Amino acid sequence: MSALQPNQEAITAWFRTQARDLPWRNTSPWGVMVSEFMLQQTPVRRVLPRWEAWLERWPQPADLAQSSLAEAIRAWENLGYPRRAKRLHESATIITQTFNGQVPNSFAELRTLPGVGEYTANAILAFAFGQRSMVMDVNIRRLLARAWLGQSHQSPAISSIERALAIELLPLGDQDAASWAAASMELGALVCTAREPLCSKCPIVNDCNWFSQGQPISEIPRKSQKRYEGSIRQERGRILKLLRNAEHPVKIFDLAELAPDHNQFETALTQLLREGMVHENNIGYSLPNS
DNA sequence: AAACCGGGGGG
DNA sequence: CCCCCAGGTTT
Repeated sequence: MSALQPNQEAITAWFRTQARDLPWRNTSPWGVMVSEFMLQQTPVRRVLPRWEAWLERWPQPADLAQSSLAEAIRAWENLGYPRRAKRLHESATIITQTFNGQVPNSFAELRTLPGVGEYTANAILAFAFGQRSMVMDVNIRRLLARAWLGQSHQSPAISSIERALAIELLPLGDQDAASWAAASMELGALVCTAREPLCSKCPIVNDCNWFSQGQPISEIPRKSQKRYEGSIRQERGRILKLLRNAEHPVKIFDLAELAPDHNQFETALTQLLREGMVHENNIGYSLPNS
């Protein structure tokens, strides 16, 4: 049995008529960068209003760099993973101080920014600068695994086979490659969804190796899902106790003493900000080693 | 490469 | 309760 070869042109043609009108598809490099930070592990629908507000308030990296971290965390609202707000704020500062206020347009420079990994760097290159780059998000992985490889699930890490396939499918021209990234991602997000894919609406249903084999279900790799609510409650208690017992208004939280675990501290602090139990004038805090 | 991190919403 | 979301960082 020879494997089917899904038609990439059918996907880009589908994209031209069915793509969502997302605001970060026609914006500045900074707008793209903000969207990519917000979209890390967060659905498009929930990002949209916060992205609009963020770009209106901080149209350029230097604008965000001039605001406090506390304001950035507050504007993040309930997007989740508040560490991303901190990383975005730090990145804006680095861009302002080191890159003349402009989002860098090379992979190596982008990777120096906190919160920019392989995916985000390539996504910024493709979507902000129209460069040919291998963009592999969860949607594209799923589409390639199903349609090209006939597999229902992927291993936790990107395999060499997936990587080679993604590179092989990348069109040669810069703009064509960037368009392919957007189109394949959109098809994965709207049609080739994780649960209940809409195969009847798929432009490559007849070329899909997974569909043609009857959508076989392979073993699902389970990711550990540990919970740390208890630790977060503990951090909340420490923060509130410090505020309550302070003889003077607390201006600096020294994380080195207050919070051995930065992530849980940030989570707890974000909760308290949202609940109005901590006010931004009181939360300038310093970080050790960063 | 594998382990760790651990927000929020939908089904 | 389990699963998913346009991942990143650390070891």
